[in-house]
Amino acid sequence: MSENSRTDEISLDRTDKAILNLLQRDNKTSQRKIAEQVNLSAPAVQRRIKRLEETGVIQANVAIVDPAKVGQPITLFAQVAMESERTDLYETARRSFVAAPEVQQCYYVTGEADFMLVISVRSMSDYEALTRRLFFQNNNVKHFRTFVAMDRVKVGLSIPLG
Amino acid sequence: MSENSRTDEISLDRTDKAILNLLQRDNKTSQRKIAEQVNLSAPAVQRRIKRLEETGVIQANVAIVDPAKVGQPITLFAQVAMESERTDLYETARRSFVAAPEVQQCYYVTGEADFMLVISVRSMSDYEALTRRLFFQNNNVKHFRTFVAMDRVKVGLSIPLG
DNA sequence: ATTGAAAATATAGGCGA
DNA sequence: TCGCCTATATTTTCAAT
Repeated sequence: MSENSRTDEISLDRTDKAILNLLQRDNKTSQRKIAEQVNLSAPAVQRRIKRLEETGVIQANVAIVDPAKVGQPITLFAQVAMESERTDLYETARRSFVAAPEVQQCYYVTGEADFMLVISVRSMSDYEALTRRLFFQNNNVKHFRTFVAMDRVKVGLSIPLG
Repeated sequence: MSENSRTDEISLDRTDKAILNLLQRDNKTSQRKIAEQVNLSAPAVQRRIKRLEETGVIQANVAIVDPAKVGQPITLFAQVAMESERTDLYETARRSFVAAPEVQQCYYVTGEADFMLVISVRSMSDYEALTRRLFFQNNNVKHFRTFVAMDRVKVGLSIPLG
C-alpha cells in the first residue's frame, strides 16, 4: 500500500498544527495573514496547506450553516439497537442511514446501542416520518431511543492540536 | 430587537439554497464556477454569499481535519445524567464541557440523559483522564454512559436544502 | 527550503438598467 | 435585483539563493 494509506497518521510539526488550528476556525484567512502569525512566508504556508490537503489531513473545506436560520430548528439523537449483527443486515441499515439527508452524523458504536445518529429536521412530525422510514420499516431494528436537543451547547468538528 | 435576531429564519430562494449546498460541500469553489452552476453572474453570487454571511445563515467557514490522520483515532459518545437541574449546577457542568477541547460537540437533551457529548481523543487512557476531570470530579454528575465509535459512518454538519 | 517578484485568479465595489 | 466594468487582493508559479 502507498505511503499515505487511508488511516495512517501524518507527522505534523508545530507550524503545521498552528496553521490547522487557524484553518479550523476560519479557512478564509489569507495565506499572508497566516504567514504573519506563524512567522513564515506566504508561499511556504501555501505549500504546507497543499500538503495537508493532499495527504488528507484536511478532509474538506466547508461552510457551516445555522440550521435554525434555514428552518430546521430541531436537532436530535437516535440510539439504535439492531436485532442481528449479520453483515448484510448491518449493511442495509447503514446504507439507509447514510442515504437519509436528515442524518447529519452516523456512528457505529459499542455498548447498548449499535448506531448513534445525529439528526436535523424542520419539525417533530418530520422526525416521526423519518423514524418510520428508517426504523419501523426495517425489521432488523430492535429498538431505538430518541433524545431531543434543547440546546446545541457546542457544535463543531474541530480537532484540538497542540 | 433588530430585523435579524439571533434565531429568526431567513428566507432563501432556490438560488440561495443551491449556493449553500455547493458551499457546504466545498467553500473554496470560486464565485465564477458557482455562478455557472446557478446561472448567475459572479458578482450576483458574491452579493448573495455576503448576505448569507451577514445574516448568519453561514455561521463559519472551516477546514475539516481527519482525526485519525492527526493521531486522534478514537471518537466516543458520553451520555451524562445530572443529579440536580439547578441552574447554577447545570451552568458549571456546561461550562466545563465547553471548555474541554476534546469535547467536539455538546448538546443539552431531554430524555434519560441530560447531556450528550461527542468526544475525540488519542487513546482510551486519555478518555479515562477526561472522565475523571469532567464527570467524577463533578458531584452533580449522577452517572454517565460511554459508547465507543467503531466506525464513523457519516460525519458532517451539512443541512440539506431542497 | 525560503525568498521575492511576476502572472493568473478571485473578490469587492461602483454604476447604469 | 441584476450584469458589466474596474480596482483591489489573493493565490500560484518560478527563478534565484
